[in-house]
Amino acid sequence: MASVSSQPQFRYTQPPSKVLHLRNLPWECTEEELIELGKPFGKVVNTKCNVGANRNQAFIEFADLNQAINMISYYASSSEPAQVRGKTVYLQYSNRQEIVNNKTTADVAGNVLLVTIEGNDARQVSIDVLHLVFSAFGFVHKITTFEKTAGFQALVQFSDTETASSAKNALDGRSIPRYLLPEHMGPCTLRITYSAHTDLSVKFQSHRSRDYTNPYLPVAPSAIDGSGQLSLGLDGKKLEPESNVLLASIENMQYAVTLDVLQMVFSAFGPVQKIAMFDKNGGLQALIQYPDVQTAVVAKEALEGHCIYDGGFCKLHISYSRHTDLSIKVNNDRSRDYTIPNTAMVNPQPSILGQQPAQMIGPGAPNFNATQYPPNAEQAMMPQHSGGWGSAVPPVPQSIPMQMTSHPYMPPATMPQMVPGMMQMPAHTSPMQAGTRPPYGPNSMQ
DNA sequence: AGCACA
Repeated sequence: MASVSSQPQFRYTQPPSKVLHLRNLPWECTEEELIELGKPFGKVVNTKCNVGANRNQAFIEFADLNQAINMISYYASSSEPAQVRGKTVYLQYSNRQEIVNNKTTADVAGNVLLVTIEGNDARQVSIDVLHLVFSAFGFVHKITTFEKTAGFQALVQFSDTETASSAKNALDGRSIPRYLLPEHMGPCTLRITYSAHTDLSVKFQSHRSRDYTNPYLPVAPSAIDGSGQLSLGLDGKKLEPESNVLLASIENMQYAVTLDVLQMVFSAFGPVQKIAMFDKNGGLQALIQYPDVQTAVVAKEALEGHCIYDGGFCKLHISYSRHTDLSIKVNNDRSRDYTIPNTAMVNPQPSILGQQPAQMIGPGAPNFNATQYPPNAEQAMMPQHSGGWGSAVPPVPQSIPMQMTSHPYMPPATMPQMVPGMMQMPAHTSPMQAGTRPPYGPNSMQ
């Protein structure tokens, strides 16, 4: 009795419908082409293209059944088959009576992309990484991120539909390059559709939303840390004044970070005058004082986002302090004034490394007291450049996350220099793009 | 070349 539903769908004779099913369409047949095809026979009230696994099928819905019959009848007896772009198109009545209006915003191209980040660690993808990835295709105006039932999502606004389309075509279904993500993170795949938005409303610069067209937008209170420091980077537009004193906060502090470790790490860029460590919001922070702003700038640029220990442990986040001269009242295991050697004797040998450049101490350095440190402390970050390298490195916008956590330190030659290149100069204008473009680069889309 | 899952 239920034989109707079990019949093959391609019966020789289909019951008439004002919806026609089309197949063998050319690639990416447009709605306009379908309307052109059906227009001589009646009023096309709806279409749906890119149907089926091969996206080469479509539906045309006429206002009236007779119009659909007109079209089928005409081509049934015509010597010329129905064609789109010279390709023969096969028509029949659809087995449905109307097109379900599936024409959501996802089908309409626009300048704003809706990006869903898939993966167990999707939430850890920073807005800076997203900015970096999408900047390869053109200037990114704004980004907002949010969590919905669909997961972690972002809206990415480009200036025009063409740029957004090239980004969508290149990135949809692809994963964020591994080198942009901390090692411990699993793959993060991007699913991209068009958004109905044309201009996002970004009220604050924050870790959730950015307006790259307006550096003077107020910074959200949430983006200012407990010390009143701006922890937010704004794509090269510095909102926090540079200072000779750095505020370092240490994230994922699996291992103890001692005063000596900090002194060692920060001394690589110049003499460290004073260090003060303190607990803040359940984490460890430290103020590190250099004699001059330039040294601090270099140290900050080099160390921001890096981990002291391999495996993503003790990740440094560095901002400029408003202090210019720390007041160290007592030398102990939490604070020290290295400029007053006579009184810096709470620990007679405050640092094995002393004031020597850190690169003098390599892996397996004989004097390295490994017992105080995790087993892989030999691999502790050893910046190999002292203060001078700042001029040799292109200025890096603050928002660039150097999430090279799998490598406590990588010399510049092995660093993905494309990262700053992409940031500052979108790939289509960047002289640095040769050989440094990501595999999904926009070149093949133009 | 044979019916849409948002």
